[in-house]
Formats: sequence, structure tokens, C-alpha cells
Amino acid sequence: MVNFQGKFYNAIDAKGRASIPAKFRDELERVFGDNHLVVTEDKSGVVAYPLPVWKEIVAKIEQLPPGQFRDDLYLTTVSPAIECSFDKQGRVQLSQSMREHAGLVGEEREFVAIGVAKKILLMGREQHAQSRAQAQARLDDNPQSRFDLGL
Amino acid sequence: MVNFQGKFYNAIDAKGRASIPAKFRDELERVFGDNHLVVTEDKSGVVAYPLPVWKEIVAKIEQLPPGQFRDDLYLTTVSPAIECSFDKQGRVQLSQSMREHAGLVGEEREFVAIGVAKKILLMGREQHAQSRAQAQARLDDNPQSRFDLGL
DNA sequence: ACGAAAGTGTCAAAAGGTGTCAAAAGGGGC
DNA sequence: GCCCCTTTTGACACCTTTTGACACTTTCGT
Repeated sequence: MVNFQGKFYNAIDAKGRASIPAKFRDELERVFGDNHLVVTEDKSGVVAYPLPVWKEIVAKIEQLPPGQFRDDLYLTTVSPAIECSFDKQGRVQLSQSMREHAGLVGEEREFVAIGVAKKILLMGREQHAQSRAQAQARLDDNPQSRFDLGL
Repeated sequence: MVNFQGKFYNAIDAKGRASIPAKFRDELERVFGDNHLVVTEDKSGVVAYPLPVWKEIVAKIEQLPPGQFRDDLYLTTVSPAIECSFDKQGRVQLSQSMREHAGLVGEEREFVAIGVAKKILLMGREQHAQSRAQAQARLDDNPQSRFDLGL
């Protein structure tokens, strides 16, 4: 099973291409023998799935009954998705809307790539720092549960 | 089958012509070898269908028994529809009523074009931000379902 | 019929995206 | 620490797409 892990700081070039860490490309190659990703929007930035994983997700969504939940998923997640592949240097082109969504506009050239099981999260460093701080704060409110896990 | 996807930020010119993303025009060309769209109003803005897709929809609506449901569809969706084609630069003219409906009046020159399977949604950026935020909020209330889909 | 407003067609400039190369930076083994 | 190989980044040329501009046509009200 595919399992991306690790956190990396990489950069986006002036034309909006994000260079994907070699570790992730290797994992993709290892499991799927492939170099395609589907990139879409996410609550806290941009997220990339291997194509086969994405197809499974969409298949499940399409089986949902028509209604608000389904529409919401389409609007936020399914519709913005774009399939893309790496160039020779291991970069993918991110559309303007994604860059904006991930906080990668203007002179912000650095982003964070985080492997989370079968998906890869991408977001601006600023945005990452914020999300991380919020997560940490929530955890701090709950020291017992954390302890119980052995952390 | 036709499948528009991706989200793009484009602009409307001073005369009300909306430039349609090349990706969508390519998809239309690929599937239908055609450059006609039917544009009509929609709950959250303006929506465009390839002509053959639209014809199918109308055919189904016409087979409905006369009554409120049918009348409602006509009033909201069928009647406002206009067939239009791209100019050499890939733009379509939107009537004043559509622009207004999609929140594209005054100095608002930028809009969002979203591919949703066989249709293309167009709406002002303001309007889009709002719809998206609402959808996201509803999804956040429901983390389990999202997880179950593999997202 | 005339003028104003809206819509069309077209051009050309600007912006954006792609492919590729080569330099710089980073990491691992010795 | 140093060298070598891999990865990442910056740069550039080229091509496509988008946008702004302007002239011309149509429509409509008076």
C-alpha cells in the first residue's frame, strides 16, 4: 500500500511549478510505476493523490445520493481537481486557483509538502505554521488523551 | 464522455464577454468537435452545457407531465437559456441578465469557471467565495462521512 | 432618421505555461 | 571533512492563452 511520509520544504518557481520531493516521487513509482498525480483543494491548502487512489474516491462519491453533501463535495473537492504529471525535474504545475488557495501567491516561493498516508499535503509555509500552531493548541488542551497514547 | 474539470479564474471584458478557459474549449472540441454552448441560469450563478447535453435535458423535461414542477423548471432554467459560440479569442457573450444573476456587474471583472462533470459553472469571485465557504462549513460539521470516502 | 447604448469582430500586447539546460544545494559514504 | 551523486532551483527560449483596445454594426427609443 502507498504510504507517503515526511515533511519537506521545497519551492515553487516563478511560473507556478512546485517541485515535489523525490521521496514522494519514488514512493509513487514504487507502488504504481507511474508519475501521475491528481491535485485538488483541501481545507488547509492543496492535496495530491495518486491517480488510482483518486479514482476510488470519486467512484465512492458518485454513489452518494444527489443532495447537499454530494454537491458540497463537488464544489470544494472534486471539481477543482486536476490531473498532472511531473516534468523532468520532478515538478508539477499548480493552477492559479490552487496556488491562491494554498497561500502561494506573490513572493512566497517556499511551501511545505507533507506525506499523510496515501495523500500529499501542500501549503505555503505561512499557512502551515498557522495550521500547525492551531493543532498544537488543541492538543495542549487535552494532555490526558495524549498521555494515554503513550506520547 | 465529456468531463470538464478544474477551476479557473478568468475575466469578463467591458462589453460582457467572458473568456472560457482553453481546457474547457479543448474538451468540448475533443468530445463534440464543436464550439457551441448553451448558457443558462442556475441556483448559484450561470451554467453552461454542451449543446447535445442540453438538448437531452430539454427532451426529458418536455416529457414531464404538465404541472408545477415542469413550469418551475421552465421558469428558472429552460427559458433563460441561450445558445452561444466562442469568438476567435475563446469568449462568449453573456446577456445582461445572466451577468447580473452570476454577480458580474459593475467593476467586477473577474469570475470563476468550474468544471463539474458535463457542465461548466460560472460565477463572480465574490459569489464563489461565499458558496465555497458555506459548503466547507457544512463539510466540517461532518468529518466522519468525509473520512469514509477516503479523503 | 439620429444618437446612444449594447454587441461583434479582430488585432496585438501581455501574461501565463512548458520544456530543457545547467548551476547550486544537499546528503551519504568513506 | 571531502567527494560524488542526487535533488532542487533558477534561467531562458518558445508557445499558448488571455486581455485590452478600437473600429464597426446593430438595436432601440425619441
